[in-house]
Amino acid sequence: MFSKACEYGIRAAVYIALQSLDGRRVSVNEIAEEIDSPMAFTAKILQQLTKNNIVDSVKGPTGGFEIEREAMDTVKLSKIVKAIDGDKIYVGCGLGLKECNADKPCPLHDKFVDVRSNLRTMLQNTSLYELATGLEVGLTYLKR
Amino acid sequence: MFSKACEYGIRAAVYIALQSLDGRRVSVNEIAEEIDSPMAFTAKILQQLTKNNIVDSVKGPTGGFEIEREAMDTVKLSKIVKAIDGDKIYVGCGLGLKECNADKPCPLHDKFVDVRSNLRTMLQNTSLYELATGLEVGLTYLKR
DNA sequence: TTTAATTCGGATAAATTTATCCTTTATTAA
DNA sequence: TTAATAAAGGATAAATTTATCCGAATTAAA
Repeated sequence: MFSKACEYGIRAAVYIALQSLDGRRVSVNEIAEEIDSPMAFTAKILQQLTKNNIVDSVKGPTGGFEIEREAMDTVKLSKIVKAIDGDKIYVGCGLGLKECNADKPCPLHDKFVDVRSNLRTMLQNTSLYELATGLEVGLTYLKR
Repeated sequence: MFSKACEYGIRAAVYIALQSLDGRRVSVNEIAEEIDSPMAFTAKILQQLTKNNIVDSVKGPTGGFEIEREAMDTVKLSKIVKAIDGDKIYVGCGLGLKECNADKPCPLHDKFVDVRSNLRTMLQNTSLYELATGLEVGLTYLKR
């Protein structure tokens, strides 16, 4: 469904949000450890998230990643997925056809549109805050 | 969503079904041309479909691929997807966690279960016959 | 002002997926 | 029985994704 990079990206963002709720800024090192992801690769993905203004980064000692409380509400999963995997999950044809649309639909088009709009709606309506607070309260888990 | 291999596999199966409705057996060559896919790669995928009893193959002159009328009903998309991509699309965690389940859910678990069961239901309820007849009647298209 | 901690950015490597090529096997028809 | 046709199977190559490494830039604190 999502690429590995995107999975790590979402997990990282959620973890950063969780820690930011406590006013803690976190390093790549800590993030990778806590979300159980490869460190250097995670660093690359965090660069993308930073460039896309999904998280904030600060260099130097005491530096690291954080997310402002407000951004936790405005940043939806859709933004993260788009930043990392692009929009193919929203736009493309389920069977990989270039010229598939309502006018000239592939055999799966209509059924696929349903499933995908379901997914899109879910991603567009799910904020980082929502995910982070689930973790905070102990309802959900991130590691392994 | 699906791998390229799986996209080609579905398209190939639908095309074979369509031609089998006319009593025509088709070669890899024709299939690849008609569904606009790389020939040799498509041949590999057809081997998988054959091994999984999704299509029938016949060697030698006048040989090729075909699907029995009955199989067009019993073969659902889910079977093709499972044969090529495995069951990760049904089973795995959206965030790639190994130990994610209802007991110890990842932050996205519940929302993801919804989307995915939607997809699973769709794949389990969609037969090759349904897809092939859409094409036959000119409601849908397969190429490009 | 130096040192150390941290992100950033480029280069490269490993793994996986996608794709091609070629030989073998089966089978039909001449 | 032979020649031709088509799938099967193995080896390999190309492309993409995943992952690592290392030096540069930034910055806080000693």
